[in-house]
Amino acid sequence: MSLRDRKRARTRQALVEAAADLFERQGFEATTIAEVAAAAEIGTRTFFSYFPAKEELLFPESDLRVHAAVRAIAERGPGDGPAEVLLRALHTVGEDSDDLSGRLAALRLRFIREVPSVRGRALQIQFDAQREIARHLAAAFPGELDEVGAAAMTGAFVGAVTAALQVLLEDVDDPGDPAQVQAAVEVAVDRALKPWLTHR
Amino acid sequence: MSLRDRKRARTRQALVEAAADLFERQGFEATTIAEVAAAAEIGTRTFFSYFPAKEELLFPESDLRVHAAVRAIAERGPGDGPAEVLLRALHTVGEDSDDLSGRLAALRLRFIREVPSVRGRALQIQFDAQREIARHLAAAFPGELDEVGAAAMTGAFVGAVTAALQVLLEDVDDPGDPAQVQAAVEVAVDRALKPWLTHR
DNA sequence: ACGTTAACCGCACTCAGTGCAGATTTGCAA
DNA sequence: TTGCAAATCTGCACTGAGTGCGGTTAACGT
Repeated sequence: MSLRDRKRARTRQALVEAAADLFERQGFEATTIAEVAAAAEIGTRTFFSYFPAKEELLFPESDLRVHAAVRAIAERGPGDGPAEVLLRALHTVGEDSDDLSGRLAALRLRFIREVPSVRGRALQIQFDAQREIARHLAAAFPGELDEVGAAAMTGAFVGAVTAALQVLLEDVDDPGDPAQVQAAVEVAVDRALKPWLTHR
Repeated sequence: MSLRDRKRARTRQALVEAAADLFERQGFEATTIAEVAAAAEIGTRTFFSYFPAKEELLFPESDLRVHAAVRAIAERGPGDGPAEVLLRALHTVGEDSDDLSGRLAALRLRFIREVPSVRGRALQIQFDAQREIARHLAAAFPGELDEVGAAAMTGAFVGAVTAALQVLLEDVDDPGDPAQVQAAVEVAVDRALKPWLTHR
């Protein structure tokens, strides 16, 4: 890894951290890109060579989780069916916990509820991730699943969990509390996937 | 309905039609709000008292379809279970065919694929609609389904169909052809919901 | 006919995001 | 070490979305 790359990664990280600070303090819309750039000590114009839009500051490394899911599919056991593999793959998605990613996750959740453009971006990322996972799932079960079947199955799983989670999060009093959120996720997965687990 | 309201409705319609023309000719991003407003003979500033954002021009009356689905739930037969009701409700969603709504639907599909902000908005609208439908479904089966269960079920249906449809539409050569799109929708519904129909 | 209310619309403004061009830094090879 | 090419940084000028304000016009109820 060259000096250039390391420096670039450091600046990128600085941008995310600076943004997290400012977003926590002022909210998303009230924070301008110029402020974030200034806090990370780069020019406003340069910001756009790191992130294409303000929303992306809330979703750095969103592909990491997709990769984890893809890896989980690749490492399936010989006796696993599509549903089991998919279930384990989606389980890996909800797992990371730096300090920063914890803060970011809380902010993300907050702004997904408050700011339409953030919600839109989040849904798009989820949708794309879903598609990618379905592609690999289809590839992993060539005889059993085609592209359409894999997509439908993945969409059903993700759609069920997401919708259940949305309802559960409406009743959480403090969305900043990781424990409550974590609990809601588990309940959502459990409730959403019960039909598959009991009936097959 | 007062004169005021009629005039307002006419202006709104004129905006949608003007936008459809311009979007068809120039694309979404290359068309400015000022152009749309001028074509509908209102001031640029006034546009924003009809639509809060440019994307909304592609989704006028998005609540009509939700209402249709809600009505379908309300008009369920005595022997229907949640899955049947939901299935019929979702079926009503894909049904309308003015001249204008046909043109608009084609444009919508095109820009959902081309323009990120439009895709984001579309997903948001779908998500909200889904939530609303789930609410009514839960209310229709008080003993059988709670809010979370209804949301999960609706999310699974909609997620499965949407994901399948996405894959099918990737292979359509002319997305402007209503017949091909219609066919893809039917295949998507069929393939996505097969698990429910066969196993229960 | 008249006062009230809502719609219209121009003006000035903020901010996101882009294109361009010049300066600076880094990587690599002679 | 030196020199050159490529990538990066950054200011400047610009477009376009969207908002707040204030004055004007048009429709409504009485």
